Amino acid sequence: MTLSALADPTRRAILARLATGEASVSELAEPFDMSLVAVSKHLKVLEKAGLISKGREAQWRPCRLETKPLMQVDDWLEGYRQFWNENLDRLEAYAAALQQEGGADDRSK
Amino acid sequence: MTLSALADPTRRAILARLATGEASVSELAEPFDMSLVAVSKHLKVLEKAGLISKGREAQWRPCRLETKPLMQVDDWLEGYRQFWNENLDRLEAYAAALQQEGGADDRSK
DNA sequence: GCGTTATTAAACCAATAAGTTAATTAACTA
DNA sequence: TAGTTAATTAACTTATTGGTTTAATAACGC
Repeated sequence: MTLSALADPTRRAILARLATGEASVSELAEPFDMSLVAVSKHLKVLEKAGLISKGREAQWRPCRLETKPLMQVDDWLEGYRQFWNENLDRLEAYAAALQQEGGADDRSK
Repeated sequence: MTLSALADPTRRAILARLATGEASVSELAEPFDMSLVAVSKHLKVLEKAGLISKGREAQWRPCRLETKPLMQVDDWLEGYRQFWNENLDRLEAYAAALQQEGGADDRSK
């Protein structure tokens, strides 16, 4: 569910904003060219995904970033990091091999 | 676009499979309880997102994992890694403080 | 209590997503 | 050439998403 919550650019922008500190719903909505209601819905999606939590302070609902789901995404990526490091290694090896050849064996069309 | 491609569990399973090596469309479809056509569509989504590439070998289209978009997700997460490390630091500091207090100043209800 | 401010709920709409079946394309095999 | 296998395209259905507007809830300031 985390990934689908993160799939929307508005929601990612909201998270980026919240990384700089708490903010109320209307504060969060301000930069966007859409209704407050729409933003409120985005916040609900983020909340259900556990990516934010809402407090209550009088009539405001200060939102703050929750990092657990992001850490889980990070964990999920771990399995692939190994994979792309392998690829980088291959690239490096290839570059090194080219270097050594000195372009002597260029069989480009 | 990467994140929305990653939002679907079938597609993530496909990527996981491809992390173990190339596979044809039908091979990729085999474990799923859905039509080959459906899987083919998932593959197209993954391809458009640059998460896989397809070769051609006779009547097969061997698919392989492409890591660039995943690395970009990793980069995107970087901004938040700092954030959750801060939080962990705070937690540690808090735990240390509790330790030092020895529970002497417990003002829980 | 009354109006204002902050937020959510309800009802609705258009676009997209995820699946289906049937038809098409393309390359192998005999 | 005919038949088989691998994959894609087309047309369609249903559910979900992202937005809207209007109404409701709740806490504040007077």
